[in-house]
Amino acid sequence: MDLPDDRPEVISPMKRVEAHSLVDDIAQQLETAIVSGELRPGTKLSEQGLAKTLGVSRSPLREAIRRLEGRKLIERTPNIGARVAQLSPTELYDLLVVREALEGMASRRAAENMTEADVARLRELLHEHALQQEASAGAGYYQQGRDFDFHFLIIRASRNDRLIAMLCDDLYDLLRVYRYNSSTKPGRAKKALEEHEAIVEAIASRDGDRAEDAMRRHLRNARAHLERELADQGSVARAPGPGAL
Amino acid sequence: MDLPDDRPEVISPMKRVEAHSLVDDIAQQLETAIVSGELRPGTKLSEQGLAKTLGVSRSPLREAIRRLEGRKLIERTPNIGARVAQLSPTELYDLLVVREALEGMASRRAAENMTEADVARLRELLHEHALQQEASAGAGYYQQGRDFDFHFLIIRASRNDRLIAMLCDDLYDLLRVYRYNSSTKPGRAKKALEEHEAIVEAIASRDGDRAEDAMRRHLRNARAHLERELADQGSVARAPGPGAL
DNA sequence: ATCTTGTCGATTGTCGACAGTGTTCTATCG
DNA sequence: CGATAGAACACTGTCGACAATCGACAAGAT
Repeated sequence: MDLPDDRPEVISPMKRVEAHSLVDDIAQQLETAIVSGELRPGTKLSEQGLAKTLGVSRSPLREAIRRLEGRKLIERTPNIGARVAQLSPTELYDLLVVREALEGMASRRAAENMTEADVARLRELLHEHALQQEASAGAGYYQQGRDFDFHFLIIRASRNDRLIAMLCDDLYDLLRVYRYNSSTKPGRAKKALEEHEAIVEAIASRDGDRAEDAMRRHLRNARAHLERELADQGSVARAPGPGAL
Repeated sequence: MDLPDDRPEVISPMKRVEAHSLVDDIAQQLETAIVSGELRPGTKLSEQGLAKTLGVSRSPLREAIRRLEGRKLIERTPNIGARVAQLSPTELYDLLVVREALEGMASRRAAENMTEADVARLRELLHEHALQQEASAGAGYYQQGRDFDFHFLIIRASRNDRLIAMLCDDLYDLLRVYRYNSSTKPGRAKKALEEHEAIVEAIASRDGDRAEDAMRRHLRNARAHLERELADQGSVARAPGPGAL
């Protein structure tokens, strides 16, 4: 029995070419088109039109739409068509409540699991944010991508794949569709930065309870901020009333 | 196999039957087949076979599979086929962590929003559980459906549609696939009942903090119980299960 | 005897076409 | 002139067929 030691003629380290199905490609394209804003919420997705645009047949396109439908990124009404998911203010609020729950838990797990190197990276990010905010002082509108980086780093540190997928893949996609940002106004941005600091501190000291609490406080504040903005815009009041169920 | 007589123009008054598309039906059938155990985790879903069994063509079947794929109930590998989602012990644990976060939040919102009538119904359920447990004293294996009723009632009372959908439609489906029950052993059942009582009490007194805490404690205990069971079983040894199918 | 390689069968991926349904435009009637 | 009924159109829903790919088995070479 000779030792296998089989790396015989593999010169290049095995490019794992991941059997990309056409449906995967289409779904990916649709997803990026939606979250990038190219396809706005409520846009009707014509099968024929899209198929022609993407240069594919309707069958794989329909399957891609079905998958995104399962992820709640696309809504479909029989015999009418598919539309990009559109959230009412109430639905957005509900989604942010879910986010508070999930990301609070992620923050807790991150405090327990995050490597020192990642903690350092987190501090670095925080520092960059602070600098950026000083620079763009009043007009501060601090970059959406940066904020996402901060939250994503924490979420991934939770080491919980399901949690990561639900937040990074599904929930944040929906928030991106709405150009939602926790700190779009200068006053809020400053406060948000302080809250971020509190979160990092809690994580650095490996205090799960405090980390969850800080994150949830942060997200609650952001939500309240949004509510005020929506109220200012005089949009529809929540008013679900004790009717249902 | 011809379809059932398509009695063409029955003057049925306004069949506002939500335009059931064939894909919806198939997806529903697949879902129930999976959660009922008829299709065990890891089972390969042959398109031809299933299409012939259900009496439909492959196209709508494939679309239904895609939707369930988006919901993580089915996993698919290109050119190989679709399989019923299979959770490793780690993935099950991760899922239960997510459940703790979401259902804790649901419990909090329930404490804030639940009607008095529903609180009464909750107490009633609790009472039924207690009776049933006394009856089947030692052998207690208290019924999965009942336990679900309890949790579902609380979740729905959260008045958060997104939260409700995530828990009732998606997460609990996955747990059902694994015949997961928070209290499968007598000793645990008794303690679970006490924990349920604590939850109800917190909700009844409209204390959101305590309601969330009690629910999360309950779910953590259940999770720890499962961990011990898995550890006892050592290897995977997936017991034949309750003779499903 | 074992490993490689070519072929076969089966299954999945994709496509074009037809049928059913919703929408819209128009023509006619009140 | 406005409203309504009808028809034409466009779109989605479903199907069967063809192409591409994977797994298995068998034959040959080392």
